Amino acid sequence: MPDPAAPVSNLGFAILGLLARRESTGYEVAQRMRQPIGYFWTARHSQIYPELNRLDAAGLVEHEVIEGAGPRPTKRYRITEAGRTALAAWVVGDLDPQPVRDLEILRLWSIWTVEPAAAEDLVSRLEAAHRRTLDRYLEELAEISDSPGVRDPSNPLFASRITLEGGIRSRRTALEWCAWVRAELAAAER
Amino acid sequence: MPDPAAPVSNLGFAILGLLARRESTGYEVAQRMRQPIGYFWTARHSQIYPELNRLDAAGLVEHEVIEGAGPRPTKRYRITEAGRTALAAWVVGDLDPQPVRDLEILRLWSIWTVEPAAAEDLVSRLEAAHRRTLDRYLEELAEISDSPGVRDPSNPLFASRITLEGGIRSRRTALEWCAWVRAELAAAER
DNA sequence: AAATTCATGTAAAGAGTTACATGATTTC
DNA sequence: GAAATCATGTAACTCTTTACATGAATTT
Repeated sequence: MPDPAAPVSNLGFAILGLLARRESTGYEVAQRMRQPIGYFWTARHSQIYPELNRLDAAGLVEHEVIEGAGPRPTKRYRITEAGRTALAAWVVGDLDPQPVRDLEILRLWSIWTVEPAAAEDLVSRLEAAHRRTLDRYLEELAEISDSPGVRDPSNPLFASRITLEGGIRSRRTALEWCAWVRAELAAAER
Repeated sequence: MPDPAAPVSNLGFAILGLLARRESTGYEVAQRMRQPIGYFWTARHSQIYPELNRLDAAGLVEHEVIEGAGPRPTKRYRITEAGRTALAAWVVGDLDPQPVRDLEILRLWSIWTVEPAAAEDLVSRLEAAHRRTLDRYLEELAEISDSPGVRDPSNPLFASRITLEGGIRSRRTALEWCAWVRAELAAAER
């Protein structure tokens, strides 16, 4: 008995977005929650399996049992028409500004409590991590940018491209900012 | 009986960072968790009061009861030497790359499911919200940028300045990216 | 034969939000 | 006199992570 009145969580819409692109087993959803959707949303399998059951109960996804490994039956999930409708409505719905929750900046906000040399070292380490992430984004973008459809707004690859571009721009900005902070720290040393 | 072995949460370090700058009542900590620390970390009073009690039990803060309004005694909290040491150690400690959790980008990842016109409208709304946030950051930076100490890495205002600068750069990048996305959507319409 | 991957679940605990609760002081 | 602010707490719920649990199929 589907319950269309039950509210869908952000995680639910993340999963609907995945299944709208391609049907998957719960296990595959968990894998796909790393690349590329993991660049802006993550979830573990322990959160995904119950959420799939809720989406199923709400009639937003459906499943068929297929043969596969494991002690329990393997299920392949597919988004329903109701699921597509709910996803599209959520995408264009109201969204109030999200509070930022950034552990790196929280640390740097207390950087005045440590020696400038230790501070510079910290910023260098953050910088290196941002550079690695940027490289991954660039590779991912290169992989899709020649595919047909990347410039068609109704193609999922279009959305993959613009979100990756956003990640690339924000990491480049973070790198520039890190270099600037190091320079500010160094300027004060003399 | 302080328990220095108890691990301190991220919220705990956020509060220690606040109290390292200036002693405060729990109520004031809750107020200060909006501006400017609220730009990268937030918490409600219902989370702050219990955390202050934990920090107190761990010996990282201490309090004195003062006269004030309200049915319960008003407490003024101050960071201890142990608290300062713990904060500084946390600032320069290991930090693995933080997973991004961005609801806006999650939405845009499914933007291919809606009409381009609706997509453009969504991006315009996000853009306007980023612009408002940018303006707040710029005001906040202007307020502190003439203060003595903003260029001294051991002064809390130095940390306020570099974190605000980071917020400004990231919002400017977000605005440019929004304009770029709108152009990409418009280019496909013709 | 051992290790890894496929595959799905539950339990417990921590983090965070919303709602409930109380009452004094200050401002309009 | 009413409303807002000061001030501290608890309860219930949601979201997220970590850990426990099982076992077949595939790879080394």
